[in-house]
Amino acid sequence: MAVMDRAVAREQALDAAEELFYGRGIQAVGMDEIRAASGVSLKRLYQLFPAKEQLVEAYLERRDVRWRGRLAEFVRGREDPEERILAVFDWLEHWFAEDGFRGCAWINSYGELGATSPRVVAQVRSHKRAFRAYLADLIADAGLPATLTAPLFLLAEGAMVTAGITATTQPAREARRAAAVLLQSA
Amino acid sequence: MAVMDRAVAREQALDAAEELFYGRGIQAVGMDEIRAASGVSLKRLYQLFPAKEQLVEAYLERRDVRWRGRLAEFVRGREDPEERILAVFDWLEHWFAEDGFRGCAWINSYGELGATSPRVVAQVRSHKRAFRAYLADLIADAGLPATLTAPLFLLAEGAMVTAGITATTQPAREARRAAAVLLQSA
DNA sequence: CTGGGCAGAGAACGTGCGTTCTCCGCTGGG
DNA sequence: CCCAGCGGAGAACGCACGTTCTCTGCCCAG
Repeated sequence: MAVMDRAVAREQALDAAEELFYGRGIQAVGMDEIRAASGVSLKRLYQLFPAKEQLVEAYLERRDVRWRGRLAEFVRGREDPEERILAVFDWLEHWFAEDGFRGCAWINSYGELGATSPRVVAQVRSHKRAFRAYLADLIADAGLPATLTAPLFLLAEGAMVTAGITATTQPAREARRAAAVLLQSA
Repeated sequence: MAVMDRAVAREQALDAAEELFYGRGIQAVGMDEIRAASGVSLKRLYQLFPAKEQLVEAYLERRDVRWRGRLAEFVRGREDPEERILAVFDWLEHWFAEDGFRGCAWINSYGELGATSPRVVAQVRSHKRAFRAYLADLIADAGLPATLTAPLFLLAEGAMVTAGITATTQPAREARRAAAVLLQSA
């Protein structure tokens, strides 16, 4: 681990943080464990992130970009604008089926730190706002009324939470079916 | 605090635990704080609950009974079976508007301890299963198809999560409207 | 009145962890 | 070849907290 570029160390730290924080919870993972998993020394870790809370913030921020990127990429594969909306739920199903899926990272973080960390709350709100805005765009692109945004968003959120708690993929299909009904009746 | 009946001490401990755990998170509250808030000595606390995890379990269990009781009581006030289903969402709105509302206690607990405490996970699953079953009963009583259960449940879960994160009551109304549309098209 | 045991207060213990510090080796410029 | 400084390893520090222990006083059976 000789000369390690600052940016590289940052990525490695965030890789380890993401895997551990998401998989086991934030408070359950110590900084030393992140050092061990990432190969980035404690000194360096604290140079990059002056406190654990900021590592958490960076973890959520980077995961947000990637998560929405993966979703958008999947959705782009569909042609029909209405199909694209439903594709969001198809993607949820893929996500729920992934190894190590343990619910929505932001909802979980909110449950864990919502009462004590304003920085975490800000990340969670910003992520959910972005996801909702993305849904709104898909709906607008399909020429559908904006009033569809809220129900589809709530269905997606409900599916994430329920998939996490029950450890099943079913909620994605249930939400998709309900979304299709709502699209019909619009 | 002279002679304190075991059952009374238990209730006082659970009262304090509920207020503190729900309001600030479970890991953020120490046993000593529960002692201070409840007036139940540490010794007694550990007689009643051999470990913190079991106090948490009891907190979730008692809250489940009360939460579903309050919901059912509210819903019983409506005559029409379909109105009763929508009343669930009206009740959610009341709940979201309460002082100190901070999202769904079970979703939050899952986010905080889902990865480390099987007892907590069991409580969360059992609560969500009971809530879903209650919805299913309302739907059956209205002579509506059982396939409505899943979407209404997901809407309610999405509303709880979103109301918690955004600290607004709006999601209850949005979910209600969507539920009404789904009832129409059934 | 007396003594034994229960209960509370709070100290004590052990551990885990966020954060900082110390020490040492390596590297690269003179 | 020499030395200044950066970086890593990991010890150290301080604190918080779950859990247990000790001490003291009170209540009540005899």
